[in-house]
Order: sequence, then structure tokens, then C-alpha cells
Amino acid sequence: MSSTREVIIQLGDELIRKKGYNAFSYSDIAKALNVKNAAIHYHFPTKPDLASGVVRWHTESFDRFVKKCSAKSELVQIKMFLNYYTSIQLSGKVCIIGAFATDWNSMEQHIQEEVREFTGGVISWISETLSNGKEKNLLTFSGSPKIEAVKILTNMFAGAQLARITGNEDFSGLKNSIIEQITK
Amino acid sequence: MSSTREVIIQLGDELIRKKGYNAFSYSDIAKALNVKNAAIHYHFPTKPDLASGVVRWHTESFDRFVKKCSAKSELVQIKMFLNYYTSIQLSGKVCIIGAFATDWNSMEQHIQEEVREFTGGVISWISETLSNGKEKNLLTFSGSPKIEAVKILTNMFAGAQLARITGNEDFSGLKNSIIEQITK
DNA sequence: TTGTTTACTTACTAATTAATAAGTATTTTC
DNA sequence: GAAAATACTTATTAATTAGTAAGTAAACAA
Repeated sequence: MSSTREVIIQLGDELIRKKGYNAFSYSDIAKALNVKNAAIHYHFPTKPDLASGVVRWHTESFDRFVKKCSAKSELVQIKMFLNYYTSIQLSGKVCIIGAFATDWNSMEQHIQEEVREFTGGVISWISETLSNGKEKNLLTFSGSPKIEAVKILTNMFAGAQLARITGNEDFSGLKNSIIEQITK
Repeated sequence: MSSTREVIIQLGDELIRKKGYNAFSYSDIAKALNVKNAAIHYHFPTKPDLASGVVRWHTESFDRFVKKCSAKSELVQIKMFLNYYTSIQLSGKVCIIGAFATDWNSMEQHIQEEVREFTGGVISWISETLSNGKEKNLLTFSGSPKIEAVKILTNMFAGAQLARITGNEDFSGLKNSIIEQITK
């Protein structure tokens, strides 16, 4: 149960989402852990292996999130999802979907598949949550749940990116506007 | 007026928006132009100089866009803006704002300022166009023009990013939903 | 206790990177 | 026609990169 492996994933995730996949190197992680580069290669032979580990961590993390809030009302679930993105924005990161999207064409196909699957899962969850909420008359929106889900996701993940450039004042406005949109 | 300089900017722009700022090198451009690396350094001594040239090109390009559609109705202007993003998506690129946003913390402060100014200009233009359209009863939306502008921009620029991952079917749905939202 | 696995280090390679200096041919300017 | 600017090439540097091979020390398993 090497905890080093987990710490490497955490540091890799932070670097990918703060600096970008192609802007960090194994030595960034090695220096932070006070070990040699080869120690990182021991746990993750190649950089795509580390990327894969990071994506898997997000998949597991999102599964835990879904489980954690499954008992709450649909409105609360969506609000919790928006809060997750707020914490991303406040920590100066971007989400893993956005981080990989811009570097997409420099990523291995294998990693693309994993990111694709993760992203599909997130969109499905939002869609279903919106759909269930509408059925129970807890949520209101026009158009298909899928399109509404994509709208919310793009607002949030580009919101976190945009906040780096223009500051964070717009982000909370964006978030409130989404809640208004699906509750009025 | 060396056209090489312009071609380098075009190639640099394409590489930044297709592969990412940290995923391309001067040799990518040099090979495409069939010249030596040093020839690129002659026109743009450092990589941030090239990034600056690319951002300036986008600023001038956006100014031309604003001028070109200033005589049209506000609805048409917004539609033209959405069409611009559609062409980005179809060409497999992301917009310059999104491209720099994810690599933000690996960019020089000087470049960050230029991107910030460009982004501010884009948001202002959307806001004002929405605001004018509302006054003339051509457009309808709840909330402030600024928030609505940020919503549209995030939908579009994350939409182009997301389309890389999930395919382009969602993008047109997103676009239609925005038009519906501001016209009904 | 012996052997094997784990988690590293040391030491290295080959490739790529951004960047510079010095030289050259062509064009432009005075 | 001389001087200077333009647009490169050749050649090189120093740094960084991802990745590997071989060795080691400690924990663990039979």
C-alpha cells in the first residue's frame, strides 16, 4: 500500500490542472517529494501512465461523489456539483476535462479513451439528475436534459478557466444564474 | 512587408489552438515552412514573442469582426459570433482564450496581460450587443447582460473543447439552445 | 535463513528544446 | 556605387526532457 503512489497522483493532478500536462515534468514531482526522477518512473513508467492514474483517480472520486449525494434532492445534488466547481475555481485549478481538452491532440489515444469515458459519465449523471428533478417538479428547464447538462458543464468548466483571466467575480454570477435558470 | 512573419503567426496560432502552447516547438513551424529554426527566431526572438504576435492577430481580427457586423441587427451579430465558434469547433481547434487559459500558469505575465485585455474586449462586446438588442426588443434574457455574455462565451468556448472529447453533436444543440434562450 | 519483492538511488542515454552568434546573399536606400 | 537593412543559414550551446539499466537496502514470505 505505497502511499507514495497516491501522493504522486495528487501532485500530478495538481500540476496537470494548474500548469498543464505539457508544462510539467517528472522532476517537478520528484523535487516536491524529495526523491529522484527514477522513483517516479518506478511507480509510473511513462507520463501517459501517470495521466491514466490521474484520470482513474477522478473517475473513482466522481463515483464517490455520486454515491455521497444520491440520497439528497436533485436540486441539492446539482448544487453540490456546482460547489465542486467553485472549489476548483477558488483553488486556481481547472477541471480535468478542460485540462485535457486543450492538450487533446498531444495526448495518447489510450488516455483520450479514458477521459472520454469519464466525461461521458459526468454528462450522463448531470442529465439524469436534471431529468429526475424535472419529473419530481423540483427543477425546471426547457430543452432536453442532455443539452441542459452540457450547458451547465460548459458554464462551469469554462467558468473556472475564464476566472483565471478575468478574475473570480463572474464565476459566482454564473453559478447563481444556473441555479436560477433551473429553479424558477 | 515580409509575409513569412504572417505565415509564422498563422502556423503558431494553429499549433497553439490545436496542440497547445507547451506542446509545440519552433521546429514544428520551421519544418512546415521549410526553413531553419533560427529563421523563426529572427522574426520572433522568443516563444512569448510569438505568443504575443498571435494574441495581437486575434485582437485585430476581432476588431475587424466587430466592424464587419456592426451594421447588422443585434441578433444577427450574436449569431455571427456563434458561427465563428462553430467554425473553430469544426476545424478541430479551440479558441485562443481557452487555449491560453489552461496553460495560464506557464505563461509570462506580459502575455497574460494581453490575453486579459483581449478577453475583456470580447466580453464587453457581447455584453453591449446583448444590451442593445434588449433595448430594441430584439433579444430577451433575464439577468445582467454581463452574466448572459459570460454564459454565452463559456458555452461556446468550452463547447469547442468538449466537442473534441464527446464529438460535435452536442455543439449544435448548445448553439441552438443559446439562440432560443435569447429570442423567445 | 534464504530468497524474493518493494521502493528506491546512482548513473546514464538520446532526443528535444529555446536561444544565440557569426556568416551570407539579396535587396533596398542614399 | 557604397552602405545598410533584410531575411535568412550554419553551427553551436546549455538546459531540460522522458526513459532505462543496474545496483542497493530494507521488509516480507517460505
